[in-house]
Amino acid sequence: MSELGDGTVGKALDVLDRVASFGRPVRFSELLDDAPYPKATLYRFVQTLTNQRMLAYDADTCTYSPGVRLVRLAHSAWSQSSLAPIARPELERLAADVGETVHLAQLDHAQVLYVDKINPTRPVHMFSDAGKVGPAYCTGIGKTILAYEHPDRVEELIAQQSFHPFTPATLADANSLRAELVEIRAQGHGFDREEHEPSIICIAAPILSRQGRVLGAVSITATTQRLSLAALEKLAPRLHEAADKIGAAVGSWRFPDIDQRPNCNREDRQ
Amino acid sequence: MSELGDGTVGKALDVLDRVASFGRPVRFSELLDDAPYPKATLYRFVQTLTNQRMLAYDADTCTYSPGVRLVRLAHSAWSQSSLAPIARPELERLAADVGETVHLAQLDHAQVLYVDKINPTRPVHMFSDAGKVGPAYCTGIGKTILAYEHPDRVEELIAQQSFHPFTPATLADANSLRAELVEIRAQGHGFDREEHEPSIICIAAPILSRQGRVLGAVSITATTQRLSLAALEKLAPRLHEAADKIGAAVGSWRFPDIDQRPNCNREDRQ
DNA sequence: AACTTAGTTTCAAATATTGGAACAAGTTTT
DNA sequence: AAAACTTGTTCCAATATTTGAAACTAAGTT
Repeated sequence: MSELGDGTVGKALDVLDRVASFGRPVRFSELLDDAPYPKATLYRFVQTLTNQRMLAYDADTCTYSPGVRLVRLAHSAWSQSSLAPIARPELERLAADVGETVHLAQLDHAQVLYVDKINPTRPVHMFSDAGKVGPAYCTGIGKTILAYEHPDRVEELIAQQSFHPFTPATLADANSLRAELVEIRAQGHGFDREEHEPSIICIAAPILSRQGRVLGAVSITATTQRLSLAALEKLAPRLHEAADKIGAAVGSWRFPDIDQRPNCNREDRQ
Repeated sequence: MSELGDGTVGKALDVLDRVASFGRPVRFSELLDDAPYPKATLYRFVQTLTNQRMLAYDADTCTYSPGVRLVRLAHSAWSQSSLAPIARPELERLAADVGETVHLAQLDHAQVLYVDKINPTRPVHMFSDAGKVGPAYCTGIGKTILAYEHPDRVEELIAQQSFHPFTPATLADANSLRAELVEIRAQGHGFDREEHEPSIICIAAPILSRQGRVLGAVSITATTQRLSLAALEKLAPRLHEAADKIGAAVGSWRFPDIDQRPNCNREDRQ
């Protein structure tokens, strides 16, 4: 899951990921079954993480779950992010204009990470929506981001897709995906044709930085009962306007009072 | 900030906290100024955390900020929490009934951590609201939680308060706070009398588990322009009803399919 | 051209991590 | 009622990792 080889810290964070990905409070022994660590080692990690409030221990059920400290840290992460907070006003305008649900997502570790969602009718469910991850190969946002990723990275990312067939429309293999990415580049936006969930469709446009790097994507989601793909496509100009504005805003925006003295030698960092 | 003495992992998480608490992207050298680590050591931590996507590095500005992986982990933490997701439906009913903003918070490290917020009029701003922290000694929620904390812990927690005078009404010292806690216990709920921000007032009630442990608190917030403290007090019965229902729901609710075989020897864990 | 500042790498010494094995405490089986 | 499990916790010597002073690189400044 997480890049190992970062010493103790990397391993501890791997354990944290494992607990989180259980999706429910987990017992020590369950963790021990899948984790590649000896008992005593895993035990110490879990203790340390619990001490640090990165995990919470429930004495009644003898289970661990991700701790509240993460919620606090995520607040910082979200509000300091160079995409989500800047995009928000534009997303609100877009959602109000088109009257449909709007998502903002970026790529995280070959998966789509939803960082914001505006639903013009229902109130938003905070953490239950933002922070969600989804597959890249069968969502409009995911495919669109892939289409604009640097060619060198795309193959790496494709190799990490599972191609699980969620619906009959799900792309089945790397080649179908590659073909679709070409098409998305040609028309400038991607669709989800009920590839992840039946009756859920969407149109997504990339958010590009000034240098042409893809930062994420915005999408308009609808159900087949409400709208057709053709109807979604009619919203494309408005969607692109929003995506482009966000790209421009991100490019021109810098946190105030930062020493603007680029001095970093070695910019060949990942 | 974070309990040290948890070896390398503890130190790395301390560095993460430091980056997060800057509230803006931060340069390596700024970090070096306040952190108690030698250059090379700090450098390696920052590298490791960046590799692990717990930090994000912006090559243009040479700055670090908390990484997206945290947003993902926080989503797990929130939805697996034993309080926030269970409380949500009741909070929605409460907010609809009273027509004012409702908060849910718990204690984290002697501070108040807001884990949910419902605003019946305006749409909620996801991560910009949840995950926020505030002082315990000058918020309605904070004081109310303190009032119901275990006596042994209260003094510890009081010792960690800063007593910064945000407004003329802010409690000035530990003794005023102790007196107020007695009063809160007597009447069953606490108030914020513009102690944190001018013209912001609130009433808060504790959420108690079956065993009588305080899990967090719910509050109804208003401005002095809209409501008086007396008007807020009239909402107390409805507020208590909500808090009690949440307490009961938390107590009776268990994640499905967990081995219900309490076996943990040594329950003297923290 | 010398000086300063910011960031990066090196390497031997110091220290923390590792994990097999033993232990404790409760649960089920014989 | 003893034996055998299961789950969780502790010990400790071998080992691998972290540590941090100092040297180095590269860019900006005087």
